[in-house]
Order: sequence, then structure tokens, then C-alpha cells
Amino acid sequence: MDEVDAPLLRRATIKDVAKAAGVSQSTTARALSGEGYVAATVRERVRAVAEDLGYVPHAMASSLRKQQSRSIGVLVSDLRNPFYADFAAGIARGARQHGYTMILVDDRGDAAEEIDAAKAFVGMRVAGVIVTPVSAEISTYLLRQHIPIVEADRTFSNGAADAVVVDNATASRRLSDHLVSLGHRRIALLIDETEWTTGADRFAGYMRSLEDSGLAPDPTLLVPVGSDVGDARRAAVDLLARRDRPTAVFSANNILAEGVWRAAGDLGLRVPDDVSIVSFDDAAWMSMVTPGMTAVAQDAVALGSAALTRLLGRIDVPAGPIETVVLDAQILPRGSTAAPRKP
Amino acid sequence: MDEVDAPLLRRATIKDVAKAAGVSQSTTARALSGEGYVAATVRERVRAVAEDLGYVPHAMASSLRKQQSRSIGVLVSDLRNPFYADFAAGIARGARQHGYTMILVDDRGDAAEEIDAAKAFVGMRVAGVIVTPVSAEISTYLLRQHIPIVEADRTFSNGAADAVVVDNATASRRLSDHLVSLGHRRIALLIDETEWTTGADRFAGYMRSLEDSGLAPDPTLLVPVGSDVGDARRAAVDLLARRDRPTAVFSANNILAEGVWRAAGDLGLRVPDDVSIVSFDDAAWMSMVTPGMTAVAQDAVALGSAALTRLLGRIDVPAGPIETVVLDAQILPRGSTAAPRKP
DNA sequence: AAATGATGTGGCAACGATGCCACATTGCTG
DNA sequence: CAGCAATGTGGCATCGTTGCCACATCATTT
Repeated sequence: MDEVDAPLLRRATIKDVAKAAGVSQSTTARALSGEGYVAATVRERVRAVAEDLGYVPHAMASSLRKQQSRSIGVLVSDLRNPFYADFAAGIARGARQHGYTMILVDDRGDAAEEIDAAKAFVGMRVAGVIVTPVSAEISTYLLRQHIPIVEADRTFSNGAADAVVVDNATASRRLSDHLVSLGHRRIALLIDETEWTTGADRFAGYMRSLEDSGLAPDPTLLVPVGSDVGDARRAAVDLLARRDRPTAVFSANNILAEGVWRAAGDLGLRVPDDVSIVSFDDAAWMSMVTPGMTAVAQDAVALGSAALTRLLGRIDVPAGPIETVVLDAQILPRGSTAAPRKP
Repeated sequence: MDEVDAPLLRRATIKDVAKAAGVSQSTTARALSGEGYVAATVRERVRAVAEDLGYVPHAMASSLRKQQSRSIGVLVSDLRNPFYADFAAGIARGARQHGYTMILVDDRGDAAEEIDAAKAFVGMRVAGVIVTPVSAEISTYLLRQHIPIVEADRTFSNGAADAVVVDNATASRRLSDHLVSLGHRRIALLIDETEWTTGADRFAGYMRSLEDSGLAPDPTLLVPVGSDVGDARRAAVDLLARRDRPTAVFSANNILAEGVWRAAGDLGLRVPDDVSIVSFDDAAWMSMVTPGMTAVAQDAVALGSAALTRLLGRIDVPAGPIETVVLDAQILPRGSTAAPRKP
């Protein structure tokens, strides 16, 4: 009854194509995949029929049968932060070129969401995972599941997994040196965390710079803040309203820099006359404001594509030596830094 | 030989769990899913064993068997543009809450990549798709494949698919009215396209405002530009360097506004004294520069979550009436607009 | 003429999870 | 005590695709 010629409401399967082309499933599969022997005429006919029926192979079934998948998981901390958005865009571009589909998850910096996402990745049997990790557990977990993983931006696994990072310590030291060489002696550091390698290295670079310059670090100038603009802004207002205001402020990332910038505006301070400001991590607005913000430019897109390259390498050679790729970062001097006013 | 107790290198399957727990696959499945009868003691034992083996159900196999999937496809034009990043973040949040995995693809505004991505979505048998469409084909294609789709930000399908958009025409008219009411008569419009509903409606709103104010539109003030900052910047430099410079510039989106802003800087023009600038679409930098940029604030996060809500509704009731959700947009007056100088 | 290789085709058993069905074993009720 | 519902359990086919294998049919070689 409804067996023959029923205009199919279900999506077409390879069986439908086979029936319509009058050949077996096996032949159809060979015709469509291009593997194995098929007569040229048959191949063309099958392909035409497939096209006609709007046949799209069931990726799940295929990946189940082939025991491998063409998707990779990407886990970032905050898509709305241009750093992560650029990073994801860098991965996306390359992934597509290599025929991979990207599953992007934003864990909002939450360790629990991060682990949940990792479980989902395992469930989908992704070919590999790129993560800007929030906790050490995720790498442990994924490695135990034998899923290739690349830690990006920061690393927790301490050599157990591949990693792609920026040379935070060096860039941070140079940025700090820049301020010191302008004559600054009271340089505050706004930083949101020092437990990840990013924060720890940026902190270390800053300290190293002070030490090498013979400056005693002032603990009251070390300002720990939360990871959002509002918190940084409030902390920066407090800092800049002090009687013994620092002559320069080093912000450990673009979000904190935004807070500092807004705080300077709130207090009516002139940059760089009243205070110099620098940022670790460039952002579009930093070259649009007046004066421009002196910053360390991390190429997040390049970071993403380097992470993808490493992941594809790892997928290719699962047992190869673990690698940590370190990228350089440039300092972009702009107008927000100048010699401090004489007291 | 290697049949028994081999420490499995492969990932554990339900079969492994069943064997280890000493029950059948069926019972194991029931124990893990919670559907159907299982003795409480058995359930606990099976769950413990599963945990122990690090068992994670094969999502592909499950979705193949159940003939339904828990992932949705999201297709945006440019992840690096904060508008799309916010939009995606808005979707991501809700998707997770509803147990869906988001497959995010950046088609870079390219129609061919868009169609490719759509095919990949069909291949993965996603439950639905949210797209900021680049061409009309994608909706046609997905609808023919019986995949629920929501067009966001702009719509091509003309009522054939659900849509979630901002009231571009009204917001654009108001923004233009704002300039007119300040006394501007020569208002240039920088716009990158007028074929999508976004561009067409913003253009229409601008024209409508001029008409209603009895101003004759000047074709030389209608500047078509490309969709990137560099192009907009060059075009804006040309525009603002004219002898008969417009007294105000209306940028049709945040990217063009960035170009105009930089162009004003290039020419050493003071905003708003020499020229007023407004932007359709707010961005973080617009409240950080001096003066702030008067802009229409589209809530991209809300747009994303509205699109998700509509999609889930459609998945729930596939045959329900097609809906177009229209969101309002606010004008944020800042310092970049003022009355024109007397000539 | 028989043997060999190249070219083509179809049957069928997986991949892992699920849910229907048949079959036990209880504890009740009439 | 037959009859029956409630509670448990296992067997097995199925989802769509793939690739191995067996089996044709031909042309070419010994």
C-alpha cells in the first residue's frame, strides 16, 4: 500500500536512494563514497537520484559505523569577551578547511559547566577537544577517556597534555619595563587571578621587572579584583582616589583595562598626565579612545589556529611527544603611557 | 584469551557495563535511563559499575536509535563582531538549560559556506537551526528538509519561516529624527547593504524621517560601503573631507561606526563640534570614547534567547502558526551628537 | 581451453543504544 | 486454587551506514 512511491515524509536514507536507482545498498554506498568498483554509468545515475531525493548521509550513523567522528569540541570561558571570540573564530576557520565541525560551548568560567561540557563531548565522541581550562580536572578527565586535548591560553595539566600559550611572563615583564623606563616607580597591578598560568606568569613578569629595576614592590599596589568590568571599575576608583595615587596602572587583561579606563573617566583624571595605564591584551576600543591604550597584543586568532594545528597533529599521531607551543606577543605603545609628572 | 578482564582500551559500552554488573543489556539500559522496571538493588549496582568504568552513553548511537537529537545548529555571519558573539552567547545560555548542545558555525557572510553548513546540520540531524541568513536559499533548503528554522536579525523567507528581528525601521527613524531635531539638515548615511531586511528597513527609516521633516534627500550623501572597518574608514574620510561636508553621519551598524569614528580622528575633526555621528547598534567602545557615541542599542543577547525560545516552540509544535517576533531597540543619546555649528 | 586478473555487484554483519515483546516470579483476589 | 495484576528480567530487531566477503562476468594470458 504505502510501500511504493509514497512521497516520503521521512528524510531519504541510502536505502531509498538504492531502491530508486535500482541497485543494492552496497553499490549505492560505493557510488556515493567513491570507494571501490562501480560502473561509471551506475555511479552517475545513483548520484543523480541522490541529488534528486535531497539525500544527505546520516553523519551519526556513519560515525557510529566508522568509529570515528569529524567534529571537535571547543570550550571557552566567555564568548562575549573579544579575546575568546577571536580565539574561537581562529579555530573555526581552520576546522572547516579540514572538514571538521566545531562544537562550541561557553562554560562561563564555571568548573561544573566545564565538566558537563566535557561529558557531552565524550558522549558525542568528538575527535578532540580544545579548551581554555578553568580547572585541572577537565584535562585529567578527557585524557583518561583517551580523547586528544589541547589546553589553550593557560595550562593546568603540567605537561600531561599539549598546550598552546602566549609567553605571558616575558610580555608582562616588557610591558612593566616600559613603564619603569618612562620613570614610573609606583606601578599598581590590577589582577583577577594568579592561580592559572596566565595570571601567575603575568604577575611574575611584573615582579621580575620591578626586582630587576631595584624597585621594592608595594603590597598596597597589588589589587586583586573580580573578573568583570564593574568590579574592576570600583576597585580602580578606590585605587586612583587614594592620596598616594600610583603613577601608573597595569591591568592584567582587557576586561580589567576597561574598568580602569572607565574609572579614570569617573574621577576626571587625565591619561597619561595624571596616570599612565597599560593593558595586557589588546582590544578594538584601545585604538579608538583618546589617548590610545598601550597594550600587549595577543593574537587570539593565531592562538586559536595554532591550537587547532596542534590538535590535528595529535589526532594524527596520538602517541607523539607532548608539546607546548609558545607564541610571542607584541607591545603596542600608544598614548596612554608617558613619564610621570614631577611631584 | 583477551576476552575476559582485559583492561579495555576502547571506551566502555553498555555491553561492558552489563557484563561487569552481571545483568543483560536491557536491564542495564533500564537501570541507567530510569525507564521501566528494575529492582532497586540492581539499579544501584549497575549505576556504580557504570560510574566505575567511566561509561558515557554514545550520543550518536542513542540519537540514531531514538530518531531524534539534542543539538541545534547556529549559523552566524561573523563571530568576531560583538553583535554576533553576544547573539550566540544568548542562545548558548538557554540551550544548555534545555539540555541542547549548540553547534556553532561562522559562515563569514558567505552564501556558499552557509549552504555547506546547512548540509552539515542536516547530516547531524540537528533538532533545529537558528540562522542570521546571508541568502534566501538556506531557509528554503532547510524547510524542504523539514528542519525547524528560525531566522534572526533579518529575514529572507517572507513569512515561510519563524523570525526574530529588531524593529529596524522605527529605531532608524527615531535615530534620524534625533539628528533632525537637533537642527541637522545634511545627514549622510553610510550603509553596507540594502538588500537584507536590516539594511532595507534602516534605510527606509532614515528616508522616512527626512520626508516627514520636509527634507529633500541628497543622493550624494547616500554612501554605499563594504562591510569592513577599513572600507568604511576610507569612504568616511572621502565623505568628511568634502567642501560641503555633511553636519551629521548616520552609520548603519557598529562596524561602519568604527570606520567613521576613526575617519574623524584621521582628519582631526572634533565630534560633535565639526560633525555629529550616530550608530545603529551599540558596542562597548561607544561608551568609552570621548565623547560617547549616540547609538541604537540592540540587545543581541536578548535577540539570541528570543530566537532560541521561538525555535524550541517550533520544535514542540511543528505545525503551529509561523511567527515573527519583533524586539524593540532603545536610543542611547551620548555626546557625539549636538546641534550643528552655524555656517 | 583453462587459468588468471580486472571489474562489478549484492548479501550481511557489525557499530551502540533502545524499547517492544515474551517470559518469570511474586503476591493477591474471587 | 485458578486467575490476574504487578514487578522484574532477558532476547532481539532496529536505527542508517559501511566494508568485508562471496560471487558474477568479462577480457587477457599461458
